[in-house]
Amino acid sequence: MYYSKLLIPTLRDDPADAETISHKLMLRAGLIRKVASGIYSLLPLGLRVLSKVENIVREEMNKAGAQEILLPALQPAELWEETGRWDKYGKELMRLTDRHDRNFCLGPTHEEVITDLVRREVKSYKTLPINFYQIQTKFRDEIRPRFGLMRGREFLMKDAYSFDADLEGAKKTYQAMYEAYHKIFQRVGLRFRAVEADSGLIGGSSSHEFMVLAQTGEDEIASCEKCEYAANIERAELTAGDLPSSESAPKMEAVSTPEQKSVEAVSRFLDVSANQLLKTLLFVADEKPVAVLVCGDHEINEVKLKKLLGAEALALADHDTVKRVTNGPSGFSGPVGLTGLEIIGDFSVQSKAEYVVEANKEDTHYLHAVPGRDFSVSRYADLRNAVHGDPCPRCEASIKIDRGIEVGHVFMLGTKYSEKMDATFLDRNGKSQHFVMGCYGIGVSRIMAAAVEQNHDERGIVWPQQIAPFDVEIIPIQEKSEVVMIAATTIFETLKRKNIEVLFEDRKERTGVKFNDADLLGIPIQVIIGQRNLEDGLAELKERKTGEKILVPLDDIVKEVTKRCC
RNA sequence: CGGGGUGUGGCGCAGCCUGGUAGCGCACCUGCUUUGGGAGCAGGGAGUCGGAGGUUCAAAUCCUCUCACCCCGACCA
Repeated sequence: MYYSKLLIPTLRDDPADAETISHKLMLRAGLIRKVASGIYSLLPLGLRVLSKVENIVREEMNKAGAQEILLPALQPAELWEETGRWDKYGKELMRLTDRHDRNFCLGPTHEEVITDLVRREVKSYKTLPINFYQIQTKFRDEIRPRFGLMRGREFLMKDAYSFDADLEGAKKTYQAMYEAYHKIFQRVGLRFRAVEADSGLIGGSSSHEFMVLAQTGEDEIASCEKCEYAANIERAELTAGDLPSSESAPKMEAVSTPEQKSVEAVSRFLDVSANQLLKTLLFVADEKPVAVLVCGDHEINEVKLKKLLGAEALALADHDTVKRVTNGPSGFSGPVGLTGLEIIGDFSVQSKAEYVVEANKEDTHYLHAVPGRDFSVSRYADLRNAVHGDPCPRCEASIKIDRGIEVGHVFMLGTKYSEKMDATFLDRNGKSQHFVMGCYGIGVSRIMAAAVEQNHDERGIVWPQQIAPFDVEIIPIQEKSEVVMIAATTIFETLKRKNIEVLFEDRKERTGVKFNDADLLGIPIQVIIGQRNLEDGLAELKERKTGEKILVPLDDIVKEVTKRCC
């Protein structure tokens, strides 16, 4: 392809409305342009990358025995009502009505549609297992779209749905998908990690997330420093700590802590560690208030809490509720004297004898508050996020925390959807059974962003070879020199004939501009043809990733490039 | 939705506090020179300052409302 014929609008400055590296670089390299918040157009170069990712995904899914289909993005409300998700999915579902006032949504995921298809068309165990996938645009009205393609409201996703006759079969399918995902992310060229995960809104019993390791990731991953254990921080199990020695603490006493609002401020003011403070958070779970206690240096994990309570809805209590329940202003809640609601403590709270707690009064704390003596705790449970140094749930070592970008997620759904939608087949005894399902997602467009996030330097993008928009960029330097252009064109044509994807930088720009744009675009190999080297029969080959430049005899340049591309 | 912030030629920004009719760099067009890491000179095109309303002789600038976008939190591929 000729550079001058492609729309590659590179930007010299960082765009004002981009913060993340991948977002900035994708805009600057002319891969994408914003249309509205979380909605982007893909320009020629961006689409080339996306297609490459798509094809890798497609090839591996096919190899794993899944069949490609295409389901509609526009879906009738009735199907969603069958599973109850028309109500449950909430505002994230893009809803619309047709001219007859019938309700529709733009699909954020396709369990309903595929289950409907399968229950109509698959009747016998003989057709099982069966696994369908599609690569399609999804719509989610995200609360806060951000970071360019990382979290859009419209994005490209590969979603697969498997149907098995029994749990055993479903587990095998799950395993096959798990392995296919490893291959996919390896081929795409990302450093990633599969971690245990919570299954969220989609539901189901077990699930793994595939995380691309990157500083800007929105997720936190807890992984063991010694063994193979790795889990989303939301999921990482923590066990009960040691019980404290039952030495008698001094009597509880109130102290004045004027203007000390944050945990840090109070711990500084009273000169106690944050760990010594007890945070009391009030939640409302399905209309019922609950108090939760965690140490000052820990964070509550709402997913765990929700699960423990078996609650459908869980939110922090609003100011009025706090006042009603604690008889004190919000922001000053403590466990002492709390009645009429359950008080649950995190396991770690158990391991210390006494705490500094809020007193349900402005500017006041209690010292030496002892659980069980000065306030009651109905039960202890695992309620917080793991932190660096927590014990690994599998071995003796401790946990470290990394950030990651979720690019894939596999779920064992079981019969959750097939039961609700009454999707059944006849087993070999002629008995009706519910399909055992699994579902498997990959954020195709997100992979693109994650790849940039993980592969860049101060000069621009450094594409992994497998998903680069082109394999090679040819940069002739004196475009007015006939010998230069002949040599460059010859190499260009020869490489094309070898099915290598080449971008020919034929713009009438200064050398510096060409070099800078080439580094920004991040095509893995640059072949630089200049008069000076040409006189010695040489061309220059630059590897974008390392910056290494070598001089190669003209006759060998095609061979050298081919070697590096394959 | 709560908190913080920004909207001025295509892009990045200044001007706003202390109202007086829009400026800088880059990009763009023409010509000449230049050409191994974002060129120089000369000439030129392009904005009514997110939108609406108000105050005023006069509004990018002050006031009110509104919209869009970005960042932090809850959601997720």
